[in-house]
Amino acid sequence: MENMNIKKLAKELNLSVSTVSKALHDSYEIKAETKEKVLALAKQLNYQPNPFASSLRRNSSKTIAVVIPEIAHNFFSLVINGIESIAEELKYHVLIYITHEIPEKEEQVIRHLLNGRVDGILISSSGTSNNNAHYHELVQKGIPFVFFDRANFDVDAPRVTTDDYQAGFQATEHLIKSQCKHFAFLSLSNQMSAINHRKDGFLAALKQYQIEPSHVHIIEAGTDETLSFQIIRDFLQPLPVSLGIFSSVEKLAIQTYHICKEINIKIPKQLKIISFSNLPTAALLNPALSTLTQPAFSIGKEAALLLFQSIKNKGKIQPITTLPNVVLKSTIFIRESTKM
Amino acid sequence: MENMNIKKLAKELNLSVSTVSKALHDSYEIKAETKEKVLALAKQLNYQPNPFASSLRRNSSKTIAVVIPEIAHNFFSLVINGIESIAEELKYHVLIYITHEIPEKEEQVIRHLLNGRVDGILISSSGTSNNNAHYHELVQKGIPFVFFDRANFDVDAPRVTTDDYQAGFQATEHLIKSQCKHFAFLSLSNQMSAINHRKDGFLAALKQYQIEPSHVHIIEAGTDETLSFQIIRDFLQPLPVSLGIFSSVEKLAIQTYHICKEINIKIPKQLKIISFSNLPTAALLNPALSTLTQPAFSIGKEAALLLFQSIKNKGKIQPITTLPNVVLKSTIFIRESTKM
DNA sequence: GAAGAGTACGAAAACGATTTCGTAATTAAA
DNA sequence: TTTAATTACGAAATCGTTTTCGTACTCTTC
Repeated sequence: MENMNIKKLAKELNLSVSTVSKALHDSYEIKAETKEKVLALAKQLNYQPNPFASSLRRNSSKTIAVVIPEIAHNFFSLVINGIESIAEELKYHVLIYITHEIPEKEEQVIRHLLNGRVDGILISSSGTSNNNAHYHELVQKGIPFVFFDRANFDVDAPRVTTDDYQAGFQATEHLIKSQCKHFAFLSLSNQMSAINHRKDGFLAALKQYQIEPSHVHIIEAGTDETLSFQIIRDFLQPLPVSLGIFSSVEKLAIQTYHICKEINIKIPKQLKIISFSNLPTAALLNPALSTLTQPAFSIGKEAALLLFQSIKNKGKIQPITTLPNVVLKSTIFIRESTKM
Repeated sequence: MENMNIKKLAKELNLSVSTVSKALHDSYEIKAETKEKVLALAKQLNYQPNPFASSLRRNSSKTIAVVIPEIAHNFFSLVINGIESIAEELKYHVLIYITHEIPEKEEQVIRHLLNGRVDGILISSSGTSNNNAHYHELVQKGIPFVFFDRANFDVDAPRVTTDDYQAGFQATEHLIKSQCKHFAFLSLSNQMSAINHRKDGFLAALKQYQIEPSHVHIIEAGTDETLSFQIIRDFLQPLPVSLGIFSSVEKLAIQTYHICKEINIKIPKQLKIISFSNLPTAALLNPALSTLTQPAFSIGKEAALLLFQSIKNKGKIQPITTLPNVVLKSTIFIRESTKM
């Protein structure tokens, strides 16, 4: 009596396997009385259908994958929370894959998922813009997927992003109005959509306020921790006068704080900084960090909702409609780190 | 030609399905030449075995589950990173389930996983000590699982924890030597193993230094955010003189910081605080937070290693040995928040 | 040159569900 | 009363693998 299965259950009930299966799925073919008996014994014997047999036959896994660059990051953890809240409700399972910002790793994961292990995928891209073959293979295979935050705009897939351009513009305008004279944009790489939109907003604001181009600095710090520390440190020595930093990601802002502490640069006196961030401690930092905060939980929720929608519509003829493209608003929090 | 499968592959090769399967698994029964042909065509046609058919037949899923109370938490994200590093290496997949600190939710997840969806489970318990029936069902079903951080000590399963008692003792001793007169322990609940061990260390230190019992406060703040804010706020008004707080989890320390800011309590002058925490910004807070930091990544790694070991040994006769019980050391960082 | 061992493959069962199809028995319609 | 429809179930195919077993064929060995 190791494991319960539908065959033993049927035997116990003196019914055929097919009848039991139909009863468990509440089929109209089975009369109420029989259904009750089946349900009762199934519960009593603690019967749970084998998920693999079921997936094999039905060709659906009740599982989605989340592919993210990293997880030890407030933004992504919050997004996962949002995703999970929806998946849990729909009784879907959530597989996590971490690419560590390595495009090849992402390709490998995506290619693996072509085997049908999941019904859909949520992706925050680590890919470079010149490589999207793996996304197209997903399209070809008909596996639904949705981009969130970092999208690939050359691929026809739903997207959930934030108003990165506007937020970038707003943050930069704030720095300008705080009397900064030099402006730096801290970036991970120039291959990530969200970050590039932030940069575009940054540059647009500087242009509008006619900031001299020689006062504008784009720092690509990269994803390697040690290296990015060095790059930022080098940039800050010697320190440009009245420097205003707009950090496109939380991690680089934190590094900047560490460096300022180390080489004794006073924030906000000598250097002002504002950053995209979901840090719950932003207001408690020394000094409190001005942030642009994305609605991370909602991003996860919206992306999951879009994904489940396209899973449900799979195979059906789609009305020719524009691709879902949800854009959520970030919130700006002005704190001490950009005080005049 | 929708989907490639082994049958089509076999037909294409003029071989039987079984031969192809054996060739793909590098069986000794198949000669090298045939293997090469098979491998070549499989690669060319981009054949990937259906994971469900495979799991069904082999009765193994190449998947593990991670069951955690919450994810938007530095500690747990880092643990997941550690787990993933091992799983990825062994080509296992990782399912995430979040219980939101609700014991019933945990039971439900665990009971679901009895259906064989995963080969093993890593658990940081949200359960109360008086309810461990679901763990015993796992044992009965023979599904390997490992506890990390928060274990249930009434259940025979491997554990990976930290030296909570010692760390608690050490932290408290530090508060005592920093001239605190009143002492408070911030706890989520009295049902969580790790937290209770920390409390035991706390109490032991106070006893050893003969602190008057009336100067000792145990604050059970609970897991509800709004409620715990209120409980801590109430405790701090009026403020006990020379209060030293030992927070068993990061979240409560952050809340304490927020409250102190709000009602204008000066840290460390009026109140000293040390907390278990994996905050990357601990040193940047105002004031910098003294912490006990757990090796979260290693905890994840070790737990995963233990799990894969017991998955591998499953079914084999075990030598009668003591249960694996890895205890890792936390590191104490003394910073401004406990300065004299 | 007969027996035994080894090599290389194929047929078919098995994993545990779901689903299609067929069919007795009952009920309703003509 | 005959025919048609409905109800309630069962047999068997199916999903795509893996694995057991059987068997030709070649190669040794005495």
